[in-house]
Amino acid sequence: MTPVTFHNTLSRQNEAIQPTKGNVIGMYCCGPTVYAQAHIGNFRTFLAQDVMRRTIQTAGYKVIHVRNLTDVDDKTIAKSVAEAKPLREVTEHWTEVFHDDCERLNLLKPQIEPKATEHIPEQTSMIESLIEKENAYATEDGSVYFRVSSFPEYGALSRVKDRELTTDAASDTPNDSDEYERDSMADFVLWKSRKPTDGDVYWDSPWGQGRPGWHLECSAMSMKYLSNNLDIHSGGVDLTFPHHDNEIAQSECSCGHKFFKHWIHCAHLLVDGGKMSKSLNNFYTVDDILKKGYQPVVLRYALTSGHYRQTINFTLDSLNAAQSALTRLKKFSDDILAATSLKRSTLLKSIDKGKQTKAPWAKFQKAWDQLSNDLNIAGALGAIFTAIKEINSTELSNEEAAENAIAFHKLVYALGYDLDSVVIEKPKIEAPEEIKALAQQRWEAKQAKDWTAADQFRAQLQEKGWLVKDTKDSYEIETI
RNA sequence: GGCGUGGUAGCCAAGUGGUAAGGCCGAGCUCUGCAAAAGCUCUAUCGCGGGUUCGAUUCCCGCCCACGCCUCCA
Repeated sequence: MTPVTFHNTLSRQNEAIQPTKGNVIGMYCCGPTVYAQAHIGNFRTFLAQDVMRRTIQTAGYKVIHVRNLTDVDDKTIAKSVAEAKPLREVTEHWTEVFHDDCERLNLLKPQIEPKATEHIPEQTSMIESLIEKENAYATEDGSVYFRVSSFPEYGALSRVKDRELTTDAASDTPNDSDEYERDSMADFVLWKSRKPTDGDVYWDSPWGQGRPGWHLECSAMSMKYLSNNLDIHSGGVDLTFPHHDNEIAQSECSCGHKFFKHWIHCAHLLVDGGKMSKSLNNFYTVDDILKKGYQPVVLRYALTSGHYRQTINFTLDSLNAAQSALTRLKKFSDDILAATSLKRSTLLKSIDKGKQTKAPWAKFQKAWDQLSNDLNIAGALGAIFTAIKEINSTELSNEEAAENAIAFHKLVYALGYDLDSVVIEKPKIEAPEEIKALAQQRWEAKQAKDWTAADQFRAQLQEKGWLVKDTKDSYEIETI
């Protein structure tokens, strides 16, 4: 096992991960709310978490990856009401869509993917223990709130102190005052009493019918599945406050000990320099990008090539850059594998099974150092391309070639780039008869070594938007 | 107002107290009749003004600009 460090939002410092138990790292990721297709900003975070997991595994640890599905909340309920469909039908549909997107982007499946609606007892019992310890209180309408003042360390993660004094922004909004009978503005809801707008979505509880508050599910489910491995908890920056601070408060109060050690937050994705929004027409789903003709692996590259703690500015241009860069990686992979007796798929499989963790990094040492140091993907890619150039201009022994091939593919695995799916050729488009005829005439002129005529035909084709590429003993035509 | 991030070549983007990785694009070269592909080579003094220092893009102060969270948004 080699050290892997990540920035910890709690300490604001880079810290090496340290398994609580054995060589297993527990990793909890806040997952999607399944009420619509996730956008590429959501996937930016899930991809960063995926590379994180792959990197930890590549270093030699086992990872238990838990990522929840929020299948009950205001948005999911609103959607089911709007479509007059049962909540479950709505959430199952969008869960499927989410899984399809994950697969296309080559995300490893979490071993556990718990749903909020399937963990109601865990959540209510956590609330009961909080009430018992006087960290929470029920209101007359049957809701339950967490008493923030009962947890002095509240806000340690976001470092937002005295939230009550800074709720100007919040108090500007009506804030659904019927619902808020809390003692303090800072208190947050653990259990929401049933309201007419909830339709038939409710569960019975000691406080009457209702449903759990959003922050609670992650606490209950992470404690259930990772109680012995409270190592890493991560999500998008926007979750730092209040979601994660709330999770810490309710979890530590209920279980009486520290919650997760390492908190990792991924910065947002910007599109064309600003926030994604439907009105600006820069709101993309994975489908939207693929429909433009890009391979999923290209999207993956574009969404992961910047540092995860840095906002990425996504542009269609960045996809073109990604396509070219991936082509070079694939070319190198093909070349170096050809120089060995290794096959890409079997090699990647053995890496996935952890069989290559001790293999030397050879020329890719620096790339690994970058990747394992707070997941500096941009730095790692730089080092990879530098190493490639170096290897290309050196005579390697068979042994060295094999070593470097393995090292390179360990990085490819960690980054999750499916090089097999990188399409180097432009998609073939059937040419109109007129074009085919011109191309054929050019070919004949070329065969007759009538270069002048051949060039004229080439020029004509070019004017019409077609390019002729000569191959060994034939030719191809494609659009420019 | 509070908490926080960033301003590095045409675009994207690492990084360091000692004169700046890498990718894309572009240009040149090699190879091909031409073209394409591929390979090689080339392209910045790091937002502005001060300060500390033998020396700062990197540390400190001020300013300008952009952006995020503080609303059940990844």
